[in-house]
Amino acid sequence: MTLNPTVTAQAVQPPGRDSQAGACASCALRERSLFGALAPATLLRLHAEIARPHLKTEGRLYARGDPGTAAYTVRTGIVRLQRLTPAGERRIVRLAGPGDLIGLEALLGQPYADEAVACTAAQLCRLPRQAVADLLQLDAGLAPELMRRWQGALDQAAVWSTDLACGTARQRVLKLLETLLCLADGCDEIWLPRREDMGAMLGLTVETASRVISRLRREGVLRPLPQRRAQLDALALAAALSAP
Amino acid sequence: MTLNPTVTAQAVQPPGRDSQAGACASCALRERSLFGALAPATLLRLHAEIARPHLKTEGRLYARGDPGTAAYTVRTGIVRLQRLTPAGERRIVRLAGPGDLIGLEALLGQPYADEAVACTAAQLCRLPRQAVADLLQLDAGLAPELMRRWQGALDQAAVWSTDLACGTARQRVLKLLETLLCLADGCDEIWLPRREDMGAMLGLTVETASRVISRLRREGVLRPLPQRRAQLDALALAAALSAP
DNA sequence: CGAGCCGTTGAGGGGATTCAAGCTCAGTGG
DNA sequence: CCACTGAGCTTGAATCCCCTCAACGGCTCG
Repeated sequence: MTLNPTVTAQAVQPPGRDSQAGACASCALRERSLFGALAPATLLRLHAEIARPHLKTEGRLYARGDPGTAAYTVRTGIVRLQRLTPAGERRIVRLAGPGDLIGLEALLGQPYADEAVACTAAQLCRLPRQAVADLLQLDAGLAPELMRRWQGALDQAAVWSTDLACGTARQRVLKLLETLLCLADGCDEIWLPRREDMGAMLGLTVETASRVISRLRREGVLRPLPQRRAQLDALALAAALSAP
Repeated sequence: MTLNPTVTAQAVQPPGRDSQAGACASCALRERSLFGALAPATLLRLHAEIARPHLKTEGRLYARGDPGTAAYTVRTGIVRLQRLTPAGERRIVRLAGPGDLIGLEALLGQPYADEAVACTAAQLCRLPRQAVADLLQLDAGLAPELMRRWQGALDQAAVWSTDLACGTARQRVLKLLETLLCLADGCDEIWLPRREDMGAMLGLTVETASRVISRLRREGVLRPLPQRRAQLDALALAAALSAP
């Protein structure tokens, strides 16, 4: 089974106008970003090397096994990391939202461990391996920050397996909605995955995911909107989560 | 629910005779260990600071939330990392065997994210946060090696969730046995977890784990031995894994 | 010897899967 | 314009796997 076969080529674009316009120093994400702690001078130097590719919905950033040339910071949108189970089924291992760093293994010269695909339209920062290696020499503060990112991903993986892989289908879907609400900063409108994607995240079948979502819709927890979006009733969600 | 409530105090022992006798340079694990790439001189310096605590079966190394004072290398035995699900159930997130590094978050000054408990008797190397920090200044080769460890743990977490969290109870148990066979280097004798631990690893109940193991015993895949050990028929295991 | 833990096995019920059919909706081309 | 198509979502019915509840035996240990 091949996944998103032909999108890779157009996915990564050369740095455009906007990458010149806004420096990393003024990036809205700077506080949450990898380089938030760097000195302004090094930031400027870095900025020249950073491309800011865009991804369309379902566009693939890289495939598992691709030579790892760069890590990426997600600036906007949601990117999923997925791989195949031994049985040949797709399994989504992680969701990355704004501020998250993906493809860290590339910084070690390793091939990508997962396939990265955009769930929504997404804007990224591309951090070439060599540029990061150079920065590591210049600024001693970067290495610990990088390690913190690794630890964060590790911790998120543990939470994923304790929260989203346990309990009934209803509980898992509710937990997922909670997660998606965190990824959609601000309002109560979230990205609502395709049922098949929900299944791949939660270890459920398409039909089960559909049944649960339909029931939540009837209960008023959820209101599907066009374009794979949905409006969440945060209170009803919390109530459903606390109820057995 | 409290887990292994009172074992912590005796778990970590001061460096004993054997920590003086064998230097890190002659450690059997050196190739696989964190410091394998270090220069002999730095190794000597490091060695003075490293304690080598022992853990008895079911002895706790640290609890979730404890201030992270040191990371640990597992020299012998198997250590499990577990945490509680939101529903209050225990979930085993990872197994660490010889050569594995656990408690990495301590190196960042963070509290431990999981509870670490010995599945079998275990020997460890204790790597104090400060000692590692000092070494990071001295040897530039250590930082990437450390990052590789983080990446390895992350990758293992992904494999765990794709391999051990999918499929029928039988398939999951078989995958677990395969994993345990890798952790028991050499012979065909493995550590066979308590049924409740199997459940906590695979997301199954005690009874289901027991039923599956009993059937595998009747089929000749497995032969339980005293002291929570078992003899595996590697061929039969492989056959059972490849069969649907 | 009783208490407690662990493993095993059985019976019953429930939740998820499987198989199947029908639905909406967007895109296509006659 | 509209049938045609295919992808995705929904729903139903039957099945199956796992969970729950329960009972029992082996074993260690106080």
